[in-house]
Amino acid sequence: MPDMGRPRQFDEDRAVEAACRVFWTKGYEATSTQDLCEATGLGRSSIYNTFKSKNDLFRRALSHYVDTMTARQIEVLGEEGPSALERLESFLTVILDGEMENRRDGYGSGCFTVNTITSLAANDPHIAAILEKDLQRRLFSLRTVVEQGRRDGSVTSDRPAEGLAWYLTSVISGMRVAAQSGADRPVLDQVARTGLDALRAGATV
Amino acid sequence: MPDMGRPRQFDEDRAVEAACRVFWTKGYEATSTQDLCEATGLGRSSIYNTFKSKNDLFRRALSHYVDTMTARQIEVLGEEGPSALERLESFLTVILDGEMENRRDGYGSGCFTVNTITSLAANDPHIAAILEKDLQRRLFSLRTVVEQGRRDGSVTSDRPAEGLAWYLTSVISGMRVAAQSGADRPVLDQVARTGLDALRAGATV
DNA sequence: CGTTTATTGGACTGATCTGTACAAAATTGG
DNA sequence: CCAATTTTGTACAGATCAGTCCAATAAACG
Repeated sequence: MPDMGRPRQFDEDRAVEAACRVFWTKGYEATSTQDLCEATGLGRSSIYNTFKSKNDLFRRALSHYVDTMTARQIEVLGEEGPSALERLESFLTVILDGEMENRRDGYGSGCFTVNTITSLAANDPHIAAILEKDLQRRLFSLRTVVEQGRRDGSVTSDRPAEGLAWYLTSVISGMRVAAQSGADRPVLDQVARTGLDALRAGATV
Repeated sequence: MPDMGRPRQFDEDRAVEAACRVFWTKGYEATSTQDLCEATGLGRSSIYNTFKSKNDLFRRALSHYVDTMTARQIEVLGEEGPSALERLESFLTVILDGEMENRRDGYGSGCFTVNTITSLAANDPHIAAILEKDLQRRLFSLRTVVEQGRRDGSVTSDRPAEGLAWYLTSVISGMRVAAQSGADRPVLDQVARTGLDALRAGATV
């Protein structure tokens, strides 16, 4: 007999999204259960009844973030028509657009993924696992595009595709850190374009 | 009449160093005053007598970190003999050596600077100021080396030196994030070498 | 040696933290 | 309408938080 008892007065996914925003801007430690209640509009009981703990809700929020963000970003890598390098350019543009949009409303909280890597990943295996899975997904997409670029001639660097994929993820993380350090859009565009130069360069060392 | 009253039983600089280690590995929010007492060996009174607050001690610790680390790293950029690009290569090697050494003892806490940028800089102007000053110092050194490389022929990219300096700081931050994501030394070496490829590439976009 | 000045340890404060207990409320199935 | 079942609001619990107070201690100066 399902559908028994008092029904929920809130949408679980919307609660996760609201929690995500708070964790994103304030960080895990600095976010109190009180903050989560206010952001989601739920009472303590509802939060602890729906999610086991603050840590559990954080994992839900982080998973939501990486899934939606990564999907949105790597989507452009699979487009038909442009060369692999052009798709990588679009990819970086999508990321920077998101970064600036995020900066516009509410002042920059940076990238939730990077923030979490640098503050929690070392001490929380569950969280590390979420991030690791997302990283592999991103690396796979990037490695695939690099290999395609090698075939269509837009990527001329002769470094291993795996290394170039790691390089690209590093450049992206680095741009996000630079963005939080105050780098404005023109600077970030320069960084992105310079980053792609390496894919056209011949490796000499 | 100076030198009055009971003398200190500890070295202030050593206390700052010990506090730095704790803040570095645990993060600001997760570090309690109790942790600081245990790490420094001081009592609460001594800490609050010497440093105004937890936040103040953190700023001292962060300043200590950026001063020593940045000095050590940019030192190699001023060496005589090798080309600018070779000095940049040494620079990246120094950074990666530090990263791996840090990983060996105590398990990787990443880079204290990057950790702080991604967790505190947006909400604490004092801390942001410390990081901003260090960033300018690094950017200046890198821009100088890039300009030297342009003259000695080791840097052939025709992108603006300022943009290349930002690019290099971004690559470094990105490598540190990658390191915390589990990238091992060979991968990080690949990223570093690929990063330098961009300085030899001609800009086409 | 006594006064002065500074440090030190430990107890203490009030606030805040995550998580729980429990009864009232709301809905379904019979 | 009456159980059964789930959610919800509120009060509460125990721990921990940053920071303060104060008496004991230890040195320098006269």
